[in-house]
Amino acid sequence: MSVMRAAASGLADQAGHRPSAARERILATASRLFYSEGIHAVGVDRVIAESGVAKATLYAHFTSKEELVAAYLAQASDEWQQWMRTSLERAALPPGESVLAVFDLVGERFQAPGFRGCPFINAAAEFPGPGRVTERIDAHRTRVRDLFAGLARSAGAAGPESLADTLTMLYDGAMISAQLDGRPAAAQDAREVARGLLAAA
Amino acid sequence: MSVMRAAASGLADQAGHRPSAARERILATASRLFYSEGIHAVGVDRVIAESGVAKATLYAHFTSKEELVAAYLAQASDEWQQWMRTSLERAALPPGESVLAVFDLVGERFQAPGFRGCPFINAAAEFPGPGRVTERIDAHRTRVRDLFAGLARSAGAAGPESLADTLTMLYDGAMISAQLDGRPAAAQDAREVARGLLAAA
DNA sequence: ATTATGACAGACAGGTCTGTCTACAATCAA
DNA sequence: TTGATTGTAGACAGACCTGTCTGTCATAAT
Repeated sequence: MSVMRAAASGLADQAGHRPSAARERILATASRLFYSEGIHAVGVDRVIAESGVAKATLYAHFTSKEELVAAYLAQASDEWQQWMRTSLERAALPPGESVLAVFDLVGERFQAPGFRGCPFINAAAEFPGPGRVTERIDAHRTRVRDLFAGLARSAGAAGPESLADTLTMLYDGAMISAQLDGRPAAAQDAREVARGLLAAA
Repeated sequence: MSVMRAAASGLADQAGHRPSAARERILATASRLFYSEGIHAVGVDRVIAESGVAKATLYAHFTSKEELVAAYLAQASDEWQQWMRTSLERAALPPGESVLAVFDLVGERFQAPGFRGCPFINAAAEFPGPGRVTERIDAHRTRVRDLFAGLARSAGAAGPESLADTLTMLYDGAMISAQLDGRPAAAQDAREVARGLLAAA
């Protein structure tokens, strides 16, 4: 059975889906559209059309639109974590500097064309209730906070847990300012405030 | 003509609409639904039904749904400004304390039942492009920033303009944390950071 | 008394939404 | 060859979307 082969050879992704060109095209198209135009504003017909896939194929891979949205967020979170970790590792900075480097890294993204804020904050605005989407948002929030907590701990800061909350808050605030005010420099502002907090801790 | 009378007697609102029970019911219902469930998730039929109004009446007062959304945001911004100003005036604090009081005030809102973040941040997530909605968002952002800039200037802080940007960023970050992490204490965290910034300036 | 206004109820059009279904083609393994 | 898998194409259902329209009624100014 090919599923077993795929799993045995490590080709399945973490959710157990084996790689499929159609699935990846759907997810890539959905990610682009959901992020740039909003989720409720984009119908599945649009995703179908722009990914060149049959409707039945989409519903074979994702049981509902909400599931597709959850997959979009899961992928975005994975990519964020991958990018953050490898970037920080490659820089090989002392722990205190790594905290600040996070703000430099997101600052670059603020200037990228098509930047429209945080996918998770945006999704939260559209999906109030509990559900798959909210689960993915919560999971990502935990990842961000854990990243800061780990870096703060490595830096030997006093009260790394509470500091992580504050750093996450700065991170969010910078994102909002970059998105709503078109002010990518918010990343540097946040970085400066973070520097002060680290020095005090 | 009654419109002239209404205008002459000062009964017209700032957009030139004269007070109308139906209009107010529509706007109140739309505000409640848009804020709590998201904008694209609520159709005009729903607003009609729950405000007990005829569809023709809604479209007599608002040319389109987008216009209704813009009116919702305009009203939310007006109420925010009114509430902020009167609260700060009533407290009659020294300027430096007033800046911090802003965070105390929003902190109270974070705990209010039904709190679901900032209406403007949420709306921005759903309305990417330029348009009436984005205009109202920008206008409100300016109000928030101007409030901080004015208070910072009164407090005699160095670089009140740049400080206003940073304070707005903290304000946004606290709102996001309260909404997404269910952490109303973010207001106090932001307040503490703001206190440090003011002391340094 | 007449006219104007505002609001009511609700049908209607034309489109889009999500999700299901049937039928057919291509690939590949047994 | 045969059968399983995966994908494509597109019709279809039923609900909901925004926005328009007709017609009725109550109120109130002229």
